[in-house]
Amino acid sequence: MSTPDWVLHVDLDQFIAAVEVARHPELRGLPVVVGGNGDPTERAVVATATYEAREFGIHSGMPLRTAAKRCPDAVFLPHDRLAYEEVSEHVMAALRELPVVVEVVGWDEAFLGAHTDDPEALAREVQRKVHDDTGLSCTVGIGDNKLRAKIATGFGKPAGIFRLTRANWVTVMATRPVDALWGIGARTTKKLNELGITTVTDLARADPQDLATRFGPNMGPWYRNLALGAGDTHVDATPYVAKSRSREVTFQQNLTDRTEIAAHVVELAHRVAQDVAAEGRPAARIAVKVRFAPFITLSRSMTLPAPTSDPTEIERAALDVLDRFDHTRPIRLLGVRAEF
DNA sequence: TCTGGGGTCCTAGGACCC
DNA sequence: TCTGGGGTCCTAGGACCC
Repeated sequence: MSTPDWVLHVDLDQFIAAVEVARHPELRGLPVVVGGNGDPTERAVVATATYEAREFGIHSGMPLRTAAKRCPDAVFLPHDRLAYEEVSEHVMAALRELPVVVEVVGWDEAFLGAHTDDPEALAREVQRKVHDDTGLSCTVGIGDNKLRAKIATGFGKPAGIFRLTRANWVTVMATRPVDALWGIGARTTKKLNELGITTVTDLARADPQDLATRFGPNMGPWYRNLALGAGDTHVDATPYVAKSRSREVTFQQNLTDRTEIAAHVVELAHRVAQDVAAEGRPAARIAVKVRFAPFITLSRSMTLPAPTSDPTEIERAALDVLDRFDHTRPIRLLGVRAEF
């Protein structure tokens, strides 16, 4: 659409856990943790926890073993990707029935571009539509661009509506830490803090040239723009086209046997080749990722002589790239990626 | 707290060519 | 023999997001 009057950001509340509770109603109100194979003794992390589980300090990304220590009585469920994809499709279809442009951002998130005088009324309509069609609850952020709409959602959680625009940006954001900005994570926060920049206001007042020197010609000035609340207003319904497809696996016990390692790479390469075939366009580049013990992650890659979808050629390339690593430590993760 | 899996984009150095 | 500057591709790694 042409530039919309408003950008809405829709985020399903505790999406994965909500899907699980919907199909296991007896779990409603209990601390539920979804991740890995549902076995809290395995090497895996929390994908989503219900609000009841979060009361115990459990959050996404936490090792399941840690979650089990914090709340031994929590219900642990396996991660069921296909089920979530199916529900996600249902939610996005519901959103597309509204008078908005829908840009899907992930399983549980979308930006909506809208022309309206009353964005709050539209947000309530979004929540009602999603709930009626899927039984799920969502939060809606209202903004004058994507950045503000996305950040607004965080203030509306759970199940609320929050508006963040140029009019209240400074009031709401000025004294917050820099990692309140979408795009600034733990690493960049630490580096900014070392420069004496801790709040959004500090970052807004920083010299773009200094930031460019420290963070690069694009990223430096971009961080400052985030602090000013600047962002993209274009909402695009064009279907997502992947730039790469990858498969990776973390082993419950580290691998040392070269034959076994090669066999896993072959298996991953074949799964990637299937994904490539499903895309209907050939891979141009193959990369292998190796995580050595204790947690040293390296990658190597090669451009193929010519783009291909042939599983044999993809396997050959992956094995060639695997040979370029120094195999001096046990391996805890292997991955294969194809780039288009 | 012994740290998943699937993605995207940016940076920077070297190769190579004109 | 010594030397420019620009452009593009390849590769590895870092950071971030869901």
